[in-house]
Amino acid sequence: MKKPKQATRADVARMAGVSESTVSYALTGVRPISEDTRERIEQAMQALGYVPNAMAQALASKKSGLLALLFPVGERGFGETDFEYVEAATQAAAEDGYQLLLWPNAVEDTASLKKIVAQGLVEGVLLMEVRSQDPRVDVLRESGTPFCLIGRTDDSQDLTYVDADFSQWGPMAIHHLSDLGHTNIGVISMRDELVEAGYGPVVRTEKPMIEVAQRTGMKVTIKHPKPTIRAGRLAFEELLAEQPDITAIIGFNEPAFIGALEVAGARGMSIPQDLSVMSFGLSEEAANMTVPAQTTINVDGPELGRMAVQYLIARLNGDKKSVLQNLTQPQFFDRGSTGPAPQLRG
Amino acid sequence: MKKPKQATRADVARMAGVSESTVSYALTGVRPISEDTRERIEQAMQALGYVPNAMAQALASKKSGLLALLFPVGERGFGETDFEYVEAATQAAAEDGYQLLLWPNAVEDTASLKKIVAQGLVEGVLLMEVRSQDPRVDVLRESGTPFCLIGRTDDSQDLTYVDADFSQWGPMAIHHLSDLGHTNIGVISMRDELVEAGYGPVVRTEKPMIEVAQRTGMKVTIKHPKPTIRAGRLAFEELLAEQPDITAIIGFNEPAFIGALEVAGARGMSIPQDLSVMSFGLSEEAANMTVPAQTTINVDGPELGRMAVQYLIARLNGDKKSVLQNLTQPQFFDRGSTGPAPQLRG
DNA sequence: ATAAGTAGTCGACGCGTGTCGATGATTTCG
DNA sequence: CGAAATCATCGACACGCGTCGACTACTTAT
Repeated sequence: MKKPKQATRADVARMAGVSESTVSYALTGVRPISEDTRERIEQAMQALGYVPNAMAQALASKKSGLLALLFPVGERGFGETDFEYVEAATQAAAEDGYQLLLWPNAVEDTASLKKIVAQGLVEGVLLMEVRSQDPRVDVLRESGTPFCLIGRTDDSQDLTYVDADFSQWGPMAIHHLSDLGHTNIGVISMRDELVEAGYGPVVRTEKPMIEVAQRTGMKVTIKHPKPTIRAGRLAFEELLAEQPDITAIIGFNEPAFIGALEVAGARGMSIPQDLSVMSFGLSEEAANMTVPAQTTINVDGPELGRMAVQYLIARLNGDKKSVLQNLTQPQFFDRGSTGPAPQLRG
Repeated sequence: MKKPKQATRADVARMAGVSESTVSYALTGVRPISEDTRERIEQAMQALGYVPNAMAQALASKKSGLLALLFPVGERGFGETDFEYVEAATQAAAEDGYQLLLWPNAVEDTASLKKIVAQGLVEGVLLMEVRSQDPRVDVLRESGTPFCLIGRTDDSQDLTYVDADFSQWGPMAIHHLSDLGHTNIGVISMRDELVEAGYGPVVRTEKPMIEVAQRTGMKVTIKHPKPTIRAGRLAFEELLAEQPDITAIIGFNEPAFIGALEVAGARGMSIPQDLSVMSFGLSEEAANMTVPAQTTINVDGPELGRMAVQYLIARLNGDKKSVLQNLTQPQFFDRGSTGPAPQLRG
């Protein structure tokens, strides 16, 4: 209804009896202003409810205070974990005076991406769900737009990125289970196709896990079922057939792992007495949803999001030289779904 | 590194041999342009990779193409369901040429809200997690900024909003269970404080549920435990003590309901043979996480998000007259966790 | 005492658009 | 056939702010 015309710099200047530029300098502090006039200006601003117009500021200064968060659409959909760091990123940005712009975009749609950066609306870009070979990276590179990856490409030595340090997950899990006396464990990992496609999280997790297992004389059998409950059941049954002495399993494939747990339940295996159970990358919410709650190894989502924003802002502020890359440490939550290996009990 | 200076309208005009305004009109179509010159202009734009500068456009036209999504911080945290409609809203906005700006904000922080709208960056605002008495609504009203609520205030006859039609949830559930022969059911609902505070989703769900139950001669006992597993256990145990003949329970409090299910499991009650189980407002992901998967009644999140954006954009386009309000229909997913009441089985 | 700053202020211009009024060149209509 | 409307285009200005150069009144160094 009402449109209380927003006061402008000119209004403030008039009321304070100074020139417009003086108002600007009072606001930015770029040039000194006498205590006297500064006070008059501030009173005027107060009285008029003056707030600088964001768009005019952006146009004149070339700084919009906006960051684009490119998130994939049509892919595997946003998980809870994903949103966890989006929320943290938003807040981190807000603390530095930036706002996050959600931009849904297919990875292949480089045309829209070009348009986005050409528009000059956003100062920098955050990229989610980065692929080993990501066409968006090239576009951003050419355009000269500062950006930060959440994830990594194969060739990212000179890029700014944050990623989970998957290389620690496997060893961490192995050591935990090893300490409990387990020597033969199974893994319900992600589907085959992802492994073959070189999907970072799987590859970077499994390789060090296998190496550590060998060094510690542990038997590890990995299955790669599709992400369905049904596939998970079959996978676990196969696992039990191949390795009847398995005393612990690790999940890295939510739906499939649920199937595995169902089978365990059906066979009367109680957790953690007969079978130790833990998962990779399961959110707290999801981990508490299963009965019993699951011990997990996770990325610290909020930390990841925060870092990504901070790195990007550092780039915006002209930090062109230093390498900004971070692998965030895993979080280990013991929720009691793992226990001593059966043969050691009693 | 490289800063391929973005071409401006002036560059295009020069290359095409026309005036700047002609370029503008060729772009907007506000005034007629001859086929001949239009072609020259388009070639020039193509050659220069011209894209209009978003900030300059915004300044001149007073239309930024940006919508703010205010989401609460420090409250009960973003659930998965919440994000479901954020994603849908983002896409719906993108389809109409708008972008969504994530703005974290405490409900009480009206000062920042005032600043946000005064800045003139965003054309409209979406409000999440609306309270019965929401101070933000007053701020937006006074400022004259178009906005749309996701949820409702007590006094929202003349407001633009979308909300889940909670009034249907209870009756829907009652009928479903009634058809299966249940006559005595329990509900693990949200915590007491929320009920007392008049939190919409609880109040609007419970009242019609109770009414329908009375009409159909059904016994319904509602508990309001805190959102913890422990509280949920106690609540269900109380429920069983008070009403030993309960044959079905409904959950509307995720953590607590997990506790209830644990108790059921511990007592050897199998689902759905001994006990029928279903939940309100549980996401598909969460519903499939429990064993067995749960039958649910939900809001259609994506639909909700889409509607909210569409309503807001309708307001922006000058639709001041019509009432834009929508209660989105619930979705019923039968995942087999409910079955015939025990006494009726053969 | 004179040169060389420094604090404090003003006016003018630029950022890249949208848009209004004016001007010829055509076309339409009575 | 002259008046009125339409087409196609140009120039000028506004949007609200950042910032540079210039100018005055002092202060400090030499």
